[in-house]
Amino acid sequence: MSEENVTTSTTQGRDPASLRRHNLRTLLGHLHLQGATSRVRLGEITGLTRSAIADLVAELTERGLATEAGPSQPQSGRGRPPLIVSPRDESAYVLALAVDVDTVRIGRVGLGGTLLRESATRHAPLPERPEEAVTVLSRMIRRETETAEVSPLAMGVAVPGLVRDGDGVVTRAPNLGWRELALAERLREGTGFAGRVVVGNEARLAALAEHRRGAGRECADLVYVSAGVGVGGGVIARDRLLTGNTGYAGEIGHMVTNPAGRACHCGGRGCWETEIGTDALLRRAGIVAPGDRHAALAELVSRAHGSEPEALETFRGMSYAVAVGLTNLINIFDPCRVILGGLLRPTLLYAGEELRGALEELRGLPELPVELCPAELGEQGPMLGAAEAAVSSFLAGME
Amino acid sequence: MSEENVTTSTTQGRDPASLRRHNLRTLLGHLHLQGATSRVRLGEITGLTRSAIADLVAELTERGLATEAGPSQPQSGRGRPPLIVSPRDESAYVLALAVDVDTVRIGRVGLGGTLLRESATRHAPLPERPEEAVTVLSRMIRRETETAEVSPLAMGVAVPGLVRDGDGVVTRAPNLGWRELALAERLREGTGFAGRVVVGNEARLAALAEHRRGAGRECADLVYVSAGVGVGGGVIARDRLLTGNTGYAGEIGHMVTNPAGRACHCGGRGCWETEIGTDALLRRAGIVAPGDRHAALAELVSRAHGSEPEALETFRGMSYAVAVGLTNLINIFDPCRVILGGLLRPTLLYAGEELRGALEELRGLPELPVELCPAELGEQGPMLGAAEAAVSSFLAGME
DNA sequence: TATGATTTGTAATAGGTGAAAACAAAATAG
DNA sequence: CTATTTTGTTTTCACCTATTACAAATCATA
Repeated sequence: MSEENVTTSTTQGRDPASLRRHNLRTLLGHLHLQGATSRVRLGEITGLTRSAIADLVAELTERGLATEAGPSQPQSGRGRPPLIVSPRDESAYVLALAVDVDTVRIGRVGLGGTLLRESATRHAPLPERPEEAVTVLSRMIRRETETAEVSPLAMGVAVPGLVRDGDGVVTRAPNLGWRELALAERLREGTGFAGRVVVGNEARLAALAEHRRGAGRECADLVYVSAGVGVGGGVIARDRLLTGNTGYAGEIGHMVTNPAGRACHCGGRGCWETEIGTDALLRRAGIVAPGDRHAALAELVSRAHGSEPEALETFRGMSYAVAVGLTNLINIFDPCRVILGGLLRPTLLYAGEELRGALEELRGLPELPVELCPAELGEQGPMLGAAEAAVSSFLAGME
Repeated sequence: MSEENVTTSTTQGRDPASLRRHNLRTLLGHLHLQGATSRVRLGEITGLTRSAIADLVAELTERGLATEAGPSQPQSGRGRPPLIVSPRDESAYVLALAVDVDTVRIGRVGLGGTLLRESATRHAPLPERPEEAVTVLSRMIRRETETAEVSPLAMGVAVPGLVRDGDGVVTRAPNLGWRELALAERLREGTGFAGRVVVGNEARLAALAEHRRGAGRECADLVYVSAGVGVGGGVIARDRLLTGNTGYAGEIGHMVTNPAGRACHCGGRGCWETEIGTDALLRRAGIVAPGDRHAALAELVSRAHGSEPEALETFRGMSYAVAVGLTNLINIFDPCRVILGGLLRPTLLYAGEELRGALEELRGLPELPVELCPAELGEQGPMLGAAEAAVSSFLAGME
């Protein structure tokens, strides 16, 4: 169908000036995603001539967003060695946060996606009152930016909860006890940061990160699913994160896969989350009321890693329930890849055969080969995704 | 999150020439979707100046794609009356086909979306052999184009089956007996038509049509679901039709909503289709082996329309199963509207209360108000969608 | 009826953007 | 050392839209 946008976004390009902005964005976006590239190669990719590239790259270097390295090291062809354009790291970076109940990750990620440093990870729970939590976060951010010479291009924050798209309001984050918290705005106030602040759901952002830097590279349509206590996910369609009307798209944990199943805390019954979440897994393992879910889980995984039959059987037992939900997602989205994170990573690794078998049994459209891949970024996913979202936001607003 | 595309599509605009093409497309796209618009208004929308608009509109009129009407009829303000730019109908149109087992709709749809004429509707089944069917279709198209003075801008075809995106190959259409049929290519050969030929799944195209011309106007994110013998659908995200990796996205009929349910012809079990399709409804009505499903269904609907308790009860009985699937779709996509077509239209009309009640019970996120709407375009949906896809394709390829 | 205000269309000029072409530079191959 | 290849630079040019000034067409008001 190849159904292109009819009302092509008005802001894209209409006058010569915005044309140039567009080309600058394209160039910098490419550098960010693909890394160092020769000028000529940039020309081939964008369709611009060498002279145009030279001019645009000059502006990028002048602004401190890119550098041109002399002929790098080896040499393949025989002509004049090219100038290599690279995104700048140290001086052009974004600040990324991943907030969770007992951990806050904060890091600087440079253009190009390199994690410059992941500094403070707290292991004390955040204050319960949202205002205090915001104060703590703001302080962490200020401490991080003080040590840097230049301020970040933008900021990204990953949150375990529902985030409204556009204004960065956290509608609800049960684990943190937040409701209707205008996080982006509060952080801007608390830190005095003038650039863009982007807030997003952690699973959606992890999906974005896997797409750009992890198991989903070179794959325009993918589904990312991560199971933990809850089940979250994100969908990339045509290289873009699906947000839905209000930014809540991707709440796949509450997809009903078994109407005869258990009651879910959301009020529903038989949500996927109740079938494949941490509790479901521990139940299968015979652990009904664990003292420390996290530890019990870690032990289960390590036992499976040691090939203990019982542990393996636990994961195998869950594969069918996982496959039911995946079948739905595959039928709905037709992705070229499904990336499994959290609990589903060990499930894929230790019960991959059963999982694939169940999928084949359930799926009605075997013509579509879908790859199942384990997530690559692990616990860093949400933070790296926040960084990616921040970079995108910066690019979109680039003058 | 507002995560914009990082590598902005290269083809968008890089040099002055493509900039102009882009502006022409924007203008014509607006005219197509919004209808007649004054020059000044066009300027406000696109951000272009009056002189630029004048120049661009002149090119559009010269090419026969738009007309400028003198001051229309009334007059509101007090300044000089504006020139109104309108998309041309008669001379700028696309050809749209909707192929089905026993009916082929063919029509001309002008720019602006007006159905100029819906000429031939056959009621004899298409030949079983694909090649013969293609021949029949080609003949119908030629007959339609012969009578016209100018040839269409593009062609669109809706098909009840899986269509691969990009090349217009029908991967499989069980009802028609087609497999791996390069329909777009065959029709181009069979008719000698030089423009673009777009082929798409009927439900996806109906979704597109509802989005642009029906119950989904002004709604950037919507889900369209249509139940018949099978259950099809389409999703619009950010004003664009979701296609997935190969164009199969939207196969929501085979979403498993009841793992303990009936076997589906697709090989799975408990697919939504087996729960809410025609057969399921007739089963509920106590009609197990109908002689004519179509007639039995029509009667059921008309009895419900006449408020016969039994018929109403039949639709009410189905509402829960419908709600289960809708809940999933809503959680996954966060649409602002869900449009119900086919069987689901009467279900909404005659059992709306039960349906909404079940949704409220099942959904875990009552914060999100989602509208349920009946489809507006009815049986014409697929054909009108094919026309819209054809127009989009033409615009995308406009020189 | 005449005049000014308001809105819209038109024409001429200007500024900015990337393309094209010619040339210079830096490497390799022989 | 020369020819070839590849890349960077410079200049010229074509194109697109903005800007500006002005003309046309209507309404409001005196």
